[in-house]
Amino acid sequence: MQRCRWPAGHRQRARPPRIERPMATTDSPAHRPVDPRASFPALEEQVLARWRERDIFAQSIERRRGRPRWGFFEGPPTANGAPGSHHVLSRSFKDIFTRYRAMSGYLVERKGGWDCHGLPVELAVERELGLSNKQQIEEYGIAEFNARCREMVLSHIDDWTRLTERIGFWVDTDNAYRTLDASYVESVWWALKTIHEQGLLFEKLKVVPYCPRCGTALSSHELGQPGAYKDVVDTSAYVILPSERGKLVVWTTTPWTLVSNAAVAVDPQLSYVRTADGHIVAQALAQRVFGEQVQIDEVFPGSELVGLAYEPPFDFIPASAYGERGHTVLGADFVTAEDGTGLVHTAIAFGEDDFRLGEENGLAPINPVRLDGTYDERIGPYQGRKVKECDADLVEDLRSRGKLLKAVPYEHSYPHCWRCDTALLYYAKPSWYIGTSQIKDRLLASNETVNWQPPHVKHGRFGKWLEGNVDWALSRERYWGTPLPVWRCAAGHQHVIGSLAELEQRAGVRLEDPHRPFVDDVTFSCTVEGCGVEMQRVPEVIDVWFDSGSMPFAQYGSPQHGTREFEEHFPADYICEALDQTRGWFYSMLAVSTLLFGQSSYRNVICLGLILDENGQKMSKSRGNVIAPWDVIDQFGADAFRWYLFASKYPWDGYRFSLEALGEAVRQFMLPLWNTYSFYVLYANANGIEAQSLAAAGQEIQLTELDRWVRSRLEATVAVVSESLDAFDATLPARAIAGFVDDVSNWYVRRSRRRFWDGDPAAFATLHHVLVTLAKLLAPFTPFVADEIYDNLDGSEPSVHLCDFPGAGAREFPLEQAMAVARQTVGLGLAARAHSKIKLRQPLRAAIVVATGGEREAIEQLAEIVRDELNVRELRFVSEADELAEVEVKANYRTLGPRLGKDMPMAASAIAGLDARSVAHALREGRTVGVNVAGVEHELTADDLLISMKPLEGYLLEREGQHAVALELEIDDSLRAEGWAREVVHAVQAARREAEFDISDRIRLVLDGAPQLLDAARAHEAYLAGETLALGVSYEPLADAAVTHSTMIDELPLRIAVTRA
RNA sequence: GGGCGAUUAGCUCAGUCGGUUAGAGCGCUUCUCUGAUAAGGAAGAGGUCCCAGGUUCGAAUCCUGGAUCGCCCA
Repeated sequence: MQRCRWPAGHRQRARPPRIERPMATTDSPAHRPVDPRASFPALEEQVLARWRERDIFAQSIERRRGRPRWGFFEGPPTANGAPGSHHVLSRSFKDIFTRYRAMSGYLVERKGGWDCHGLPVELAVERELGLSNKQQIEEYGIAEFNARCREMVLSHIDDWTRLTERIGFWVDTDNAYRTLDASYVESVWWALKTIHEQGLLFEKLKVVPYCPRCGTALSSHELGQPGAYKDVVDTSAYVILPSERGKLVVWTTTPWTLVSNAAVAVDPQLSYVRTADGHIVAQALAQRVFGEQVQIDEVFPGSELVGLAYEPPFDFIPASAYGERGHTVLGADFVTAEDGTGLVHTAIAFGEDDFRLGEENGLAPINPVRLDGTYDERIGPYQGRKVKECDADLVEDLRSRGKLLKAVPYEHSYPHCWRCDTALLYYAKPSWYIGTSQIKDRLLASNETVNWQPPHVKHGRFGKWLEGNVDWALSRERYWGTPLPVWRCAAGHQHVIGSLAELEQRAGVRLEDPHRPFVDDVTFSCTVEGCGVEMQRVPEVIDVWFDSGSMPFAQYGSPQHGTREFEEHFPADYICEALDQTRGWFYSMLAVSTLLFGQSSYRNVICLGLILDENGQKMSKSRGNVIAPWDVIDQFGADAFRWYLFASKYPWDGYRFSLEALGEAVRQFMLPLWNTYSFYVLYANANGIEAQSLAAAGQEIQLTELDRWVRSRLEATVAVVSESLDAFDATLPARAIAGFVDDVSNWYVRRSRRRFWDGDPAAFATLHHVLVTLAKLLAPFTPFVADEIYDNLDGSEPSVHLCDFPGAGAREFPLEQAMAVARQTVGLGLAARAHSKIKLRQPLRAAIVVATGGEREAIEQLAEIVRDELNVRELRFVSEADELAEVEVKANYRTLGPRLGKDMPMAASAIAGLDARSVAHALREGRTVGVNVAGVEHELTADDLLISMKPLEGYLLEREGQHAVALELEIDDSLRAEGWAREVVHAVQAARREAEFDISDRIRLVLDGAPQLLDAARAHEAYLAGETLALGVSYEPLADAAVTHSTMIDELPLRIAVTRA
């Protein structure tokens, strides 16, 4: 086959990539032609079609049947909104490790899942229906409302599955679990019954953050939602409470709770004072409250105040209602002198500390606030008003009665309902709890078994959260959720139902849909012997986090169904979500499994950071800085998106995300990779090289050092990639691959071009092997382009994703080392050339390399490459370097520092004062060097000293560390002629380009101009003709009209005429 | 107020066990090379390694305190 040569700029253009396999006839090329300017998004769509057609994902699982499992659990997204770029982040990281493990020989089933319940869904439906409170929902009808919720939550599943497929996240969405399914709910019931049987499910009165608009308490997880805490300005009041001992001054930031003031808390250990005008506050705060001029009458410990009765701020509720100690001073451990007055207003129903103090002192938790957030009839004039809106009036009321010392605006961060933005009330009400605080030690023990990425989360954020564990507030007084399966009779007996079958057995009703309102209608007679009163379900549904935390068993409906599947898949080897799940899913997964099975449900977890915009701002609709995933995918493709996420940085600290950053990922990595691949295909096709013939030729091929080098580098890359992915690190291997692709593209291929033109089988076999192995390495990272390359170059499996992940083979360390030295030498030589201002096209007689020992051998071994890169005829070596450079000797701090300690600076200067040349000489002969430091003689070996070179004045030499390259700049006639010949070739190629000849056109060439140039051309005519595809070259005067191209070379004119032969 | 993390070139990020002159990519300037490339190579400019103490012969790295940013909690 004719060798394929053409001048620059005449590449074959834009043939769209075809996905259909060509028929394997002898006439058709071995590989589909590759468009060097392929559109990645379009290519990916074609690869996706191929995956669908060949059912690759299913095959990738089926082929591993019988192999050890590697388990992955999908944290279910709530599909009631469109997925964003941060979901691409988590789904890319979920995918890469599962794909890798599947290729590594494990059975990696990946069941998808959807989180369906919860307040966000209800709120979206409320908005849609124009409802704004629970009463309206109940009037509308719970059955219809929940039916709307069911539609709403399923409405975006298509968006999700489409994006999931498009970004190459292989997860089984066809058999995804849904938390709304009856079998799922039933599993959750089983879990709750089991927890109940352990005595850890109970109802208790507790102060909870309560949303009066939604009519429900919020869990601590919900308080952790973004935007829950907001800085607000409230009125803080210093209130005077007269007593026999003086006027107690209490401070509160929630004046609306003063109506049910029950007691005042003090620290018995703390010092308090009475001022000249009879106010009592903590000593440490007196000046802050009253100013620096305050006069103190008396100082006494807080314990003296304990038991003191005082006049309450309001008399709506009498002291007796609270009990014996109502409206008295109590000692407490939570009082500080940090802010306020050191006397703490206590309203039992409206604060956690208050409530606990009330319990300790036998005070009744009187709560005059209704569930809708308004005062009840006990608070006469304020009855029916929303409590927070009464702050100002209450303060005025106090002022008018002389009970207000002062009121000042107070800015603090206050929790709000994460969905409806209403300020929450801390409010005592009965709720259902799981007693997780009782199993704290077991939670901590479970956490010890988990490998966290990044590691600091384990004992940092997550570990600390577990140590401060409080009981899980489970119940929600809402509609669209897993119903709490607790039935109760009028006598107060309780029964927890653990399955639909049990319910059917008790009540004789088979529920198809276990949701409200249907489940509310099911009653049965009390299970307690001798009671027999009708039992009714309590009205609450449960926290959605319990749903998702139950997924390890509930996704299979275990234990009612699918128990075997559950046991096979539990626990997961790997889960991955964003950092905001520490107190969400990461916790619920750990807590539910520890409660039920005494262990964590996951062994390894990656905790991802947030995606910020390019300015480090959080992406949000209101800021208008959201980058939608489809914009990225349509412009750059999913591979580029994934590559950016894996390679640009470690994922846990978050991303500064922009389209420009994506473009860089494409330019830096995707294009060089693609170009290398398209280069291979172009020349393999042109030379009729096929994979089969390469394989057949296998043993006979004579590999060059460059071939062996790139293969060794490949093995090094394979090793790094598999070790890192085993350790849940995607970033390091991505960077290793990028470095390798750069080596292949910009060193191996560049250095080997001639061999590819000439059809050298060793070069083709090597690049083929490199590209196919690279495709396998890249399969978990960029699954589309990897599969395209594999399919076109190898294709012995239907997809690269069905291949085994490459295992690391033998490396040639000395050769890698030698090449590194040679490349460094080339770099130095090119720098010297740049300084010399002599163009690279001009050959020089020699480069003089300063190197000794192994380095010299390395460069000699690869001298051909170095000579060619530097365009010099000869490489000469100087080991002494004396005529080129001055040697310098320096102390090696790393070896000497530990030995010499504080004498190190003296030693360093003593060493610098040695005669460098003789030291270098001695070390070369293997002798040691003595040096006297502070009167002590030290013997220094070659390891203790660093020899480097300093260029002498007047030499053109580049150096780095221990070697250097100098150029012989004198250009004789022969060199000059060769340089000119190369310039002429360059000019003729330009002429061909201007004449718009086809790349393979043969030409006749006429040259005219300076005799020196023409002589040079004649002297190198065979070279000139070969390079430019000239069948004949003549030298004659050219008329202006005949000239194709004219130029000046070293200020000498050259005129060129080219015609098709 | 507490916890966790971050802070290195104009930008995005590396920086191993504490060790000589702190690196890469992008961007900028200049030069160069281009029979795959949107590329490659060389040079230049660009640094208070957030600040202040401390430990050490030696600190971007370890310790203490502080600042700023982010997240989480209260």
